[in-house]
Amino acid sequence: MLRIYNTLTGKKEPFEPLVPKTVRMYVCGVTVYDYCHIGHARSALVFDVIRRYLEHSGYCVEFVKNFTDVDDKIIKRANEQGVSCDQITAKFIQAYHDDMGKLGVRPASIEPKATEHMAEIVRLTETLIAKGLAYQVNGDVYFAVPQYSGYGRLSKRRLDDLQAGARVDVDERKRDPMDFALWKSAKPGEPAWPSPWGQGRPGWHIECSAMSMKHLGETFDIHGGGMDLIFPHHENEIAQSCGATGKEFARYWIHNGFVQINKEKMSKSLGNFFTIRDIFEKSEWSEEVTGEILRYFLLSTHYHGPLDFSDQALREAKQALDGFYDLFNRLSEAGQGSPDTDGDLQLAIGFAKRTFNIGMDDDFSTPVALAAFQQLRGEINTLIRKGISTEVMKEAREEFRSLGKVFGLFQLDRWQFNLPMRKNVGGEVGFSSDLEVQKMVDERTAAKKAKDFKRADEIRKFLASQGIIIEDKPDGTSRWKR
RNA sequence: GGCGCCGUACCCAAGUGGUAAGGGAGCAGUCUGCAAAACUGCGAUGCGGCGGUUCGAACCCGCCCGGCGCCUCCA
Repeated sequence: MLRIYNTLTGKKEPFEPLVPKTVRMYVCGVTVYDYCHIGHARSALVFDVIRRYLEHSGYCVEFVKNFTDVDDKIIKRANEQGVSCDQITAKFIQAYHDDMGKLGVRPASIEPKATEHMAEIVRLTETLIAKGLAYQVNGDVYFAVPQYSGYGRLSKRRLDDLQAGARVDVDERKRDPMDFALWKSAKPGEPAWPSPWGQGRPGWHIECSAMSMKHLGETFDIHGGGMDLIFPHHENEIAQSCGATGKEFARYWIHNGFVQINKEKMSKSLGNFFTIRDIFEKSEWSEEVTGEILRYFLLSTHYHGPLDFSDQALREAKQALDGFYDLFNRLSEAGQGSPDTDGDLQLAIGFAKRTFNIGMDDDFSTPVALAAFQQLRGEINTLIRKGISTEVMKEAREEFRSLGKVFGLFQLDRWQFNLPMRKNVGGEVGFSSDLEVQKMVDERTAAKKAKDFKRADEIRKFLASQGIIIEDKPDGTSRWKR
């Protein structure tokens, strides 16, 4: 039974979708005015894995993730660069898809844009005005927070507290300092759409209410995003949506923790961020391998907690993956088993599968699931020394592939992970032909057999300088990897 | 000031009432011509601190301390 920590209640709760076997989830995407950093990657990956696990558990998942493509920051960026907002958003939507593709994050079922939902946004705003929850001042429309009784339910804030601590300059047009814009009248040169209140554009929060309700219905199962969205964004979404429909909005609210640098939040304003493409560019590993390293790193901590980004953390993730792919390498070789050891391996696989599911059912505990993989790795290594049959070894490799699919891990073939892992420095092809390597490895095997250890060590040293590591097998032959 | 998240071994990190998972590093072994990989053994009488509830608490309650964050755009 899946249990999810729900920000709304502050508790872990059993998950029961509104419609059996179907999950409808909405996740706040990004504002497309710049490249994504590793913090965006975490959020995207976390919800991608949640979606995959729900599917793995037999649910049909309708997954909506939006692009905010009308916003102050976009306008500012467009003005700075002397281009249109459309050019900015098109560029960064493309960049988003590129980056997420490298990370192995699947596109959502629907990826709606705010600019394509103006009719819904206007209609929702009209409804709120009709219900007395919003008011018009000149060409602007504001949500009247004091008129909505449930305000603060998600972020656990009381209106009084908020006003006391408010450090925003108050807009005189607002009736209450907490009121927020549903519709902003257009200033000259800004993108604008027609509305009953004149030319203008939507406020930030209304688009998510409009788009989620359009694509998933007035009440749906899961709404997610980063923890910084709890207030005010999600609080405002609830006010708008529940205010308009009088119904429950999202039932389970999931929020992921931040990626930090030296215990500080990674953010644009602090300037301590690494973009996804920076990391891929700087990586000494191939794109596939770098993507997998990032996934392993990002999933090594529970989604709710903070996660410190560092070179060391990345190195540790790489090292962990090496352990798995080294095992897969061994599993691809021929083996000899006995009913005992083959049976033990089957048991170990079954145990790992159960642990994986127990972990993931407990609020998507990816670290527990990863630990299950690690434990299985150790058990298989032990059994390989005792001897297991080729068939069961293949089966074990397939189990890793199949369970790993939920995390997007362990999908690479031997040649992808173990061979072209290091990028060629300076465009030099270097010593990269498998045949050449194998020839030298064979020569070394012969030298070893002839007890010419000097020559054998020379060859190994040379190959090592080319980034190739040799592992001698008990039978006198050797396997190698890059 | 209000609210939230986090605080577990040298490092990373699970566990949320029944007596501290997992990984890395380190040390000592096995294997090896030497390596590499792999395997075996060793590590918190204690889970930020102090009280309380309980037969029993890292886990529940209260207070406190520390780190981070939200209350202005932010995954």
